[in-house]
Amino acid sequence: MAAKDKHALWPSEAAVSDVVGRLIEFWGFKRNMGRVWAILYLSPEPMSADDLRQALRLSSGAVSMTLSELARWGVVRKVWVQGERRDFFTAEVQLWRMISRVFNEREKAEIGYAIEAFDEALASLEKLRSSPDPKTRARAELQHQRIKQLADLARLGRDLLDALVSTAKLDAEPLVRFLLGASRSTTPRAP
Amino acid sequence: MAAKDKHALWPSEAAVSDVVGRLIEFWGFKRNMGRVWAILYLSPEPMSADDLRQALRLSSGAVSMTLSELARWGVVRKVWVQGERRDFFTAEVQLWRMISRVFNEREKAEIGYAIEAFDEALASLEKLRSSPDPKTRARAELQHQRIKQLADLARLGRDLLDALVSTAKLDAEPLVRFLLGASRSTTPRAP
DNA sequence: GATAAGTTTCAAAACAATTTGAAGTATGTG
DNA sequence: CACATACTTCAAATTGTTTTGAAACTTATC
Repeated sequence: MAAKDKHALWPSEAAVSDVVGRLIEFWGFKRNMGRVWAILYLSPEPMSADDLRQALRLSSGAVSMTLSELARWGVVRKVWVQGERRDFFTAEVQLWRMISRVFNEREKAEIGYAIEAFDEALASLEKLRSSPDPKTRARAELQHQRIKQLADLARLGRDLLDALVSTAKLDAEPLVRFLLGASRSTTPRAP
Repeated sequence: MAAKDKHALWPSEAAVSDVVGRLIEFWGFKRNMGRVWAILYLSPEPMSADDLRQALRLSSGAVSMTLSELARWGVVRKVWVQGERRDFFTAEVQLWRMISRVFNEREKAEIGYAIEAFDEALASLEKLRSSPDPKTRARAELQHQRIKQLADLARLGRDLLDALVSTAKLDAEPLVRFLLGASRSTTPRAP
């Protein structure tokens, strides 16, 4: 007979879960992941699957799947609540930790795969660079040069992610702010 | 009677267009945009819509739509070819220019919208922060604090994008490399 | 170990995005 | 101007993704 807290969402909760949902979807995750995370993030106490189901009007299946996906990303945690039988959940509140985890697992994998592919493409061009046919040779030369650009860019991206991630373990904000300061002296900007 | 160049794609072309397609899709665009751009990027001469249709086995409609979308993003350009009736296309080859354009138009819009929404949510909490009910007050306080975090993060992201974009007009690589150098001295990394 | 509360799974349904191809439009050519 | 070529549009079809809800499963409790 616990308080069957109908508690309609506050405007702030509705708005934030909506916006985070969109942002996260834009980012390549499912919208519900963002919505669920946001609700947990704004909740003073841990919430049960059923609380979430009511708050967001999702099916129980959807809640279950969303929560386990969020758990796999380490952005939501199961917590033990005193004398309660069902599971309760809380959101990771260290924003940078979350972000760096995603960067590290998802973006880096994607980039890594691309780098490999570019390198293989470069290798496959090697033979053609000394083709007898001058047309072929020229084409191979151009492609080599361009693919190299792509590969270099990909590596640059990887290094940037690495730098963020390795800092963000605690909190990257100071680093980023510092970088921005540094960049300003390199390239002046409008106010 | 122009050379009806059947020209099957080279392995390098196939591989790169595939990988760029995936990357771009991951990034939130349509896969074909990446594939088409990549083919153009690797082509020594401008290509016609029909060349692309053959190279990638797309329908004429798909090619047309993809090209116009790419053109809207400014990453593909129509070029005038001497004595040819149909349109020819080339890829933007300045990678940083492309990227900064996308950052500037797409990511910044998205972030801007989120920032607005967070700020509105904060405003809507103001009344509740002085509610007579202590429970309500505490909840409002917590949410205020958390949403502030989100808003700050969003602003940080926006500033970072700004810095990149305003530099990248020419070529951001030096800036990024510089930043990486700077970060290394702030936070030592494994080799 | 029977029951009940809670959770997970998964096939089917709903929904969303992309692609096709044929009809329509525009433009240059004889 | 009539024709042919190139390009665009768009409704329908295809393909892909997300959500549902009911059945299967787990686990705590009596």
